[in-house]
Amino acid sequence: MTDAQGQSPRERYRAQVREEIKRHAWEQIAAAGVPSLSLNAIAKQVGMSGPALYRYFAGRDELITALIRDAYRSLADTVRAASGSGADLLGLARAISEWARSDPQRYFLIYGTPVPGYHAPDDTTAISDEVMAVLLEACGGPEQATAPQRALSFWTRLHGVLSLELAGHFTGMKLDPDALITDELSTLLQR
Amino acid sequence: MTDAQGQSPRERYRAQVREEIKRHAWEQIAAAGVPSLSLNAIAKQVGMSGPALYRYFAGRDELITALIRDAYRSLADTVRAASGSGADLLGLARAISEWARSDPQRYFLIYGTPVPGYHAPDDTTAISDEVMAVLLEACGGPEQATAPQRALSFWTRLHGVLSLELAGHFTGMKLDPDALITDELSTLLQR
DNA sequence: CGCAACAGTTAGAAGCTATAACTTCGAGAG
DNA sequence: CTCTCGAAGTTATAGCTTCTAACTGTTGCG
Repeated sequence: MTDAQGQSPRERYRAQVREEIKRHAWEQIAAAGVPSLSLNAIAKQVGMSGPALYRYFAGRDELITALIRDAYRSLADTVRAASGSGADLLGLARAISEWARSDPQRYFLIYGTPVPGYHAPDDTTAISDEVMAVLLEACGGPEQATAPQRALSFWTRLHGVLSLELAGHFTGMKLDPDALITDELSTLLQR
Repeated sequence: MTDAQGQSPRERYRAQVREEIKRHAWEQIAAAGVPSLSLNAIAKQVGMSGPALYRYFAGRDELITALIRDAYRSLADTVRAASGSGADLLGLARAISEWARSDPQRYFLIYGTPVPGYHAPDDTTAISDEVMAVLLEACGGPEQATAPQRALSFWTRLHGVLSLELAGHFTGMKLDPDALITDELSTLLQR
């Protein structure tokens, strides 16, 4: 998942424990959302007691920030992989949808309710730009003047459907989310 | 804000205190989001100490549920008022946008990150249906066969732009959100 | 008027984040 | 190979949080 170059045994072990902590954190978030993520519970799960966890993350906020970073990274990799295998805009939409549906809380960690005070680190916004670059490329590349508008529209429309679906606002409406997405993007797809 | 019919003095006082509690709760939410909403802090602000607040709300969850209900009610009133003064779809979009921007956290309390376990009470979903009914009406009324699709598209596209804007995902892109909304809805407006 | 219901109090349990002080262990320098 | 220093873990504790229990005072209705 992370870089595993030449490291001292200590650094190696440290990276492993950090990954294990994040793994359990994701499980908790998927189960009950970010608010109920408990450092104490995680520590117990990895077999250490309480404050030991602070050797690996400075606090709750830093752990969550690391998770946000990983989420962005995962999304960027997914989008890049889809683009790499020759997917068009609809293919990208399907890839993103699948990624979001596989772990809704991970999607909402990026695109959900913002915390008023919080400001994402620069590197995460850089990864976000990476995603936008792929979208721009899929919209006809830089030579097409309307590409930015189309990419932006793609982004907002996909997010509109996806976030409402994942939040459960369509339950009881008996409609096919995938069909809704292709429908919403249909005007973008005919270039 | 709430019904103030013939009530006993006790009920009257009780309703006043409940409203004051909710007022302070909204202030806290607007300032730092739902996660940092503290019953203790609210109790101190209204001048009572701690557990007294449980006379008015069974717990944190019930208070938040009451806030969600009020948020839905406020949105429905806003939409209904706009519709009542002869606003078209674009007018409705502007009214909703203004409502959302006036208190982003209130918007996200309805349309933001869902809590995995939580299920909204039936009456809140009823208010949500009320909003959808107004949207349906504005989309040409029940006689128009495409009205449901158009209303759904209106909803998802507006939410797509609005939620990303309010979450700050457009910062540094120097684009006009209002123009973006009218642009996204342009295909819906020509009927 | 009397009394029951209600509003408020303090005390305390259980949980959380986070810090401080301490012990134990292991890896690299000499 | 040994010594030593730093990293990793521990317990104790402070200060929050939600929420329950038990108790006191007040108020308004029959």
